[in-house]
Order: sequence, then C-alpha cells, then structure tokens
Amino acid sequence: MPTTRKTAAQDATPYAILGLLSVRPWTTYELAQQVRRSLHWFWPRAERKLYDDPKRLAAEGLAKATEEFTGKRKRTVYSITAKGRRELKAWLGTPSAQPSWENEALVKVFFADGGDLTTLRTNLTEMGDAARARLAELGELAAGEAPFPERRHLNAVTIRLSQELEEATLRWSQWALESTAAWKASDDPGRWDPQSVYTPLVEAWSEGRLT
Amino acid sequence: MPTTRKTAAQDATPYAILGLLSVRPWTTYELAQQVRRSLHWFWPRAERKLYDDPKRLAAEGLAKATEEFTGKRKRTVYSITAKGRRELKAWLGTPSAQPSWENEALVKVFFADGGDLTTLRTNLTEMGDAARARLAELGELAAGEAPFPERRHLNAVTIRLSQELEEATLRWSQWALESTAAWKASDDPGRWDPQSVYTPLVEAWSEGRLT
DNA sequence: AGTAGATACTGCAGAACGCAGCATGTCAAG
DNA sequence: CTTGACATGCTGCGTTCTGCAGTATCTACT
Repeated sequence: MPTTRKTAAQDATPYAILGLLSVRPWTTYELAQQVRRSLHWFWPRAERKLYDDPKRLAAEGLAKATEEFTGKRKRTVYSITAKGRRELKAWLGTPSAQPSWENEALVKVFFADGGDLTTLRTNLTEMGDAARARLAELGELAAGEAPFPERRHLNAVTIRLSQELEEATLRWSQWALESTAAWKASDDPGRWDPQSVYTPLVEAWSEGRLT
Repeated sequence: MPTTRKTAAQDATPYAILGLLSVRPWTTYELAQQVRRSLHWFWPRAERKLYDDPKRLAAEGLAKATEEFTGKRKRTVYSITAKGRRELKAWLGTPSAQPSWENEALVKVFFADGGDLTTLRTNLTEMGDAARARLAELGELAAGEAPFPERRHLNAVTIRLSQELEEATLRWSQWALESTAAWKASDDPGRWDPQSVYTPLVEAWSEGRLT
C-alpha cells in the first residue's frame, strides 16, 4: 500500500445517506433496513450512525426532517432538499478514497504457521462457506422484487461486483484447499512451489501490463 | 447482510500484531512498515494503533518489550513470549468475524443517477485504474526479495486472494464501461437489460447450488 | 555546517462503535 | 380481553479508533 494515498475530501457516509434520501424519503429505521440490504455490502457503517448523520444533513439544509405520528409515537421522516441534490451531484464528481477490505479469517490464514495444518484448512473452508452464504444472499436479493424499478440498472451493476468478488473468494478457497492438501504442515508446504503462484502476476507486472 | 452475524470473540488487531511478532521481533516503526506491505491489504488499521497495542500485549505477558539505544535515542523492540505463542495458536482456531469491504467509488456508482452519465463512467474508469495500480503493487511485492523465505507459501496463498479480487474488480470495471456505453443517461439504461445480469446468480441460488 | 529525510514515538480532539435502555405499536394465542 | 412476543423508533454513554500535529534524535549528503 502506498503512503501517498489520496484521501477523499469528505467523509462519504453522510453522502451515502443523502443518496438514499434522493431515492425517496425514509424514517431512520427504514433507512437502517434499507442500508442492510444495499449499502452495507460496500459501505458498512454502524446503524447508530444512521441516527446522527441525518440530523446533521438537516442542520446543513441538505435534508428536511418532518415529524409524523403513529398514535402517540413520534417518528422523523427525512427527505432530500434541492440543495441536497446539488451537493450530492457535486460529490459524485469528487475523487474517492481507496477501497479497503478486511478479512479476519485471512489474517488467520496468513499466520497459519503458528497453528496446525488442520486449523489452516478449517479457516480456508470457513472462508469458502462464508462466500457461498453471501452469494446466496445476493441471489435472494437479485431474485426478489425490485423495490425501485427505475434503479434496477444501478442495482444490477453494483450487485454484480459483489457477486464477482464473492465468487473469486470462493474459487480461491477451493484452490487453496486443493493446494494445502499436499502440504506437510502449516509451516512446511513440502514440494508445493510458492513461486509458481506468483508467476502470472509477476509477468504481468514486469511486462508493464499493469501500468 | 444478515442480522444474525456472528461477531468474533476478540478484536483481531492485537492478534494480528502478535502474529507479526511471531515471525521476528520488531520495533513499532518497523512493524508499521511491515504492516503496510502485508497486513494492511486485508486488515487495514491506523498506524497509531500499532503504537498502543504492543504495550497492551506486553502488559498481558504476550509480548516482551526490550529497550535499545541508537546513540541517545531509545527504541522499544517487541518480541513474542511463549504465552503469546500459545494465545496466538488458540486464536487461530476461533471463529472469525464476517469479512467486509468498503468502496467509496462504488457508492458513487450506486447513486450515479444523481449525476451525469459521464461522471458515472469516470468513476468506473477510476475504479479500474485503482485496481490496476493495486495489482502493480502486488506484482512488485511478488517480484521482490522474500524477506521471510520460510513464510513464502503463506505469503503466496494470501497475496493470491488479493490478486484475484483486484482482477475481478478490473474485469468488472471493463464490463461496466462496455455496458454503460450504450446507456442513454445515468438514470436511463435504454434497451440495456438489468435482469440478464442477475440471471446466472439467480439460477445458482434457486437451484440451491449455493447452500 | 546545514538540512532533508528517516526513525521513534506521544498527545489530543473528534469520529465511530457497540450496547443497553426505553417507550410505543401490532398482532396472535390463550 | 389480556398477555407476550416482536417490530418500530429512537437516545445515552463509555470505549475504541483515527488522523494529525508535535517533538526529538539520528543519518546522509551537500
């Protein structure tokens, strides 16, 4: 990773919420549910934040808070303002932060030489299972009713990337399980050749195909 | 994402550091550099944390802090203890938190209907460029001297997943650029059929191939 | 002798998180 | 018609994490 990473000008979370508000008005509770279905896949944030950020958006005039009542229980519905739409549009054109992903199971694979070969292989299996489970969730999403037909194209493009990443993880876990089957121990791969794994990548790099 | 997410018993960061210490003793500064090269790819944490966590590890007897001097400048070298190795090994067998990834550019793609088609396509291009740049970094890592030859197999397996994910992202961005070339606007895909994108995923899901 | 850059951290303010808590509403079973 | 389970709709609070500025020493080069 480069130290010269370009960080985004602003925190993306309020804009992500603004984006959801641009689709339709929501109560925070509905927002939280919708986030679980969509945004959370590629912009995971604690639900707690979804109760604070809309207030700020409202304070800055990017959203409008309307109080409604169900019996005597109050609920706040947030909607986007014209100013909010302009801000959102401007944000779409700003440079983005580098993507990042975290994977605790892979940390365990990386340090697998501190444990047994069986433990390593269990972790690999679990990574594959998790990927399959997430693919199933994506499948369910894709098969379900589209809540916003006018946004299907963007949903499709976005879900597609999640799908590709999970499939890549699944394929990798299968490859890793096959590879490690021949290992003697977690700290001794026997005749298995690590260098050959790198070859295609190193060739692409040294031939300048990646620049 | 499921609400029934299983969270890991403990925070992985101290264990990740413990893992590095199991390879060899480091000063925090060296640790920070090493993390940038390896761990940061799949366990990104602020460098600031690398100055606090080893202290805790030492306080718990999982690591040992040794003070050394370069002239009159002090530096602390951390090394793993026998207890630390046992704890690390035990941790390797515990269930892991779900993986997560965040991608600000994809948020912009997801809400692209709030902006121009050109903006959408710029963001797609930038995502591809970023993936290519990261692949180049991985290539450089893979081509370089292996600092720990006895860990090459684990490095190879781990880097391989990063590579697959970046390649998947790159392929996706190219596909998305081709797809959007025919769109009329960011909120109007014209004749482009979102449903067909889902088809393979939905079929795999409905046939139960993901369970 | 000067200075740019690497090494080696600490302090602090603000952001984010997780979790508990609390109050109301709905719906179904007994 | 009452009880309980679960959904809705939040707020408060303690802890952790992050980013950034600041401090000081060492090394290498001009």
